[in-house]
Amino acid sequence: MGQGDLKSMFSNYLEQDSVFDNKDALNTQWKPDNILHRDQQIDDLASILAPALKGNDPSNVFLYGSVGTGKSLIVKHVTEELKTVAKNESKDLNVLYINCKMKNVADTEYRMLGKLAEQIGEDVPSTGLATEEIYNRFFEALQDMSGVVIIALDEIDALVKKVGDEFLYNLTRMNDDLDDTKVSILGISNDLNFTEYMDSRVKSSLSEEEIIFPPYNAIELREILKSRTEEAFVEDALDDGVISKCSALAAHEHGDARRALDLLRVAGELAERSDAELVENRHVDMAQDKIERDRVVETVKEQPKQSKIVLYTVLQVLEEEDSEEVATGDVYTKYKEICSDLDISELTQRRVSGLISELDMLGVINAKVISKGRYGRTREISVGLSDEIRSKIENLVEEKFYI
DNA sequence: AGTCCACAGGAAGGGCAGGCGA
DNA sequence: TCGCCTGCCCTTCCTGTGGACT
Repeated sequence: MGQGDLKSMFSNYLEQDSVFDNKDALNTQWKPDNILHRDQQIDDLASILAPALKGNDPSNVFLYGSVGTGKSLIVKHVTEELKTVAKNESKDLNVLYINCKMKNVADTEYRMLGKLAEQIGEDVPSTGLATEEIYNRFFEALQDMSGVVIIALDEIDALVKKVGDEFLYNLTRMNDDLDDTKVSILGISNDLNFTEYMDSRVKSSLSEEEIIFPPYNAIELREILKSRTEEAFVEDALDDGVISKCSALAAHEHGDARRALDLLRVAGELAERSDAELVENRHVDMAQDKIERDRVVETVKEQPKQSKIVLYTVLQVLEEEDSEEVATGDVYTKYKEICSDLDISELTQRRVSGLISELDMLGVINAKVISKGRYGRTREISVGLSDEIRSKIENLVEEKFYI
């Protein structure tokens, strides 16, 4: 592209009529004025937390619901309102919010406690101290405060599955040792059966109250999208049926409102990029593809090098044998070959098996444990990715390792 | 009914990088 | 500087198992 072209591209971009009015309204972080179809949950949570305004510690609460059912949104909404009222009444009220799934931020006990301590003004080094020490510092910082502290732990199921539930026990016990501060825990979980993983002591003290967030159905999703659309798009930017299509697709994915909003946003972006004046159904289809593609490619990019090589090996074996699925053993044989070709140190079968299982959990490949009787038990590994994604992944790995 | 394959996957722990506090 | 910490990736050793085969 010549430099003149670049200039005209930019000015074209500026002159171009956008289908968007305020794109932020389609962002999951964006807080609408009116939250639809969650009145019950808002009321429940508000009445559970209300005692905080009188300086009493609210019951611990547990919020359940799959992704995109509005849990985080409502926690933020209710606690913000609560803080505003508390401030007007000059009551001491603090809310700490942590997402336990954020990689390298709060995905271990140490990091989570560190993040919590940081939110109440205690500086904690990112590593180096004993977990016990971080706990003490956090405790002392709490001790120095007064009033009620609500600790919201988002995606708490992920952390408990990883490090166990001991830290929750410690957190729930803190109230016994604190003088002026009252702590209340608000757990948010994507996994409805999550309590089964927990010790019964923790279970009973933590889920004094429970609020369930059912998935949105297609009709509810449509209304949610409609109200956001009014804010996000210019008038008449959407073709008939676009909203219904997004809602239907997302309703299929466990009533995930986040997915619905993403679909609509990406469809809008694609329409805009192709100079279309109208967002049409075909843009939604394209958006669906693009979201999946981006997710997989991004996930793969983040993987450590050995994991990438294993994935690459799986793709190679499938291609060579021209079959739909492979067994772990075949992958491992080929893997060793590739490693020696590339002069990369090879891992044990145990580890490769573990990496395959991780890739499965990330949704990059499908691995099903099957028994072939006399011929042993193994995983049947298949890849349900389009050719486009496959070649993208292959390029990614080949570039990196000069294959 | 028993055997045995080809792994799955749990448990424990090693080695290293990055970092702290004294 | 030293001793100690966590987190990550990995190995070693191990027990478990569905079902075709004998």
